[in-house]
Amino acid sequence: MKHDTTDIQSLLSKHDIRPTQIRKAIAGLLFDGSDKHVTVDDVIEMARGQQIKTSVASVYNTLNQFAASGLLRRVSVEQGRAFFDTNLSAHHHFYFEDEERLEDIPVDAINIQGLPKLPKGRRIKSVDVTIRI
Amino acid sequence: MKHDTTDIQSLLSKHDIRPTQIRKAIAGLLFDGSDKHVTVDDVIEMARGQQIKTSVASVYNTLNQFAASGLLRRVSVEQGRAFFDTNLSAHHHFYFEDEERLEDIPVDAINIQGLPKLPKGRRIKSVDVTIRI
DNA sequence: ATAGCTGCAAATGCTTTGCAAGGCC
DNA sequence: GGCCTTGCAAAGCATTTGCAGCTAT
Repeated sequence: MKHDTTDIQSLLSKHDIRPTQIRKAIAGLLFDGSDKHVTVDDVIEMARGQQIKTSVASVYNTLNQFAASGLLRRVSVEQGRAFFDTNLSAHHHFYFEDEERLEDIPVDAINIQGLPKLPKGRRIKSVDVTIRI
Repeated sequence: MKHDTTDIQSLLSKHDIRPTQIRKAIAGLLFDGSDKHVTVDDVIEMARGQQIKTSVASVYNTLNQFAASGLLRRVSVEQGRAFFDTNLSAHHHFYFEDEERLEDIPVDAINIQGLPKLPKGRRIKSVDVTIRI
């Protein structure tokens, strides 16, 4: 599914994010219907390619807020740079170490059974499976 | 099992690591028989507590080499700092987000079935399951 | 109007590197 | 002796922060 300008606007509003120029522009780059795993540098490059003028700090601000609002998922596979995943449904990842690249694994491709019992008073925030290849 | 001084020395030799003072000292801190998840700062603090005089750079050098030689496993659960795991056998992790702390999950506590087929010409380097709580 | 956002530059935090002095075989 | 290691300080990255000016409602 592809988002048009109206969709982007309402997507942000729905998540209580003020639809400013930069946010709409970055959301437009990211939520085009295809699943992506982007770094901050990727977004800066994508923005440049589309003549979107912005700054490093604003890209960080925007991606961090999108992640905090549940519009993006932050993925930590290596120390150093962070990846942001536009696929919000449950799934897992291949990590291509030599290419420093992520690829989705459908959630039903792996069958996980019998999660261990949690420490007292804890609840699961996420279950991340990363297959390094 | 607890390593004595002789064990430490032969552990390093066995992995083709020259048993220098610093390396023996850090290995002694880490390989005492109990599984640990340490950051560089943890090791620096542990060393200070044992009157081991060293430097930040040497701790990095040492931990990096131990990891490269298969004496430690590097774990990436958050961008920024790296964790080094002394437990080399297959297992998974709880990550306590508020405490920034790892805890082992025995490998047989989780049953993973039906790994997806790999991209051509790839082999699995590791399967990491992290349960964030 | 005013609370919030943007972007620049400076600051931070973790990690690596350059290099002179010292240790290991 | 010669190569490797150590440790200091400086450099390197990714990310965050301070703040003055601008935007959205």
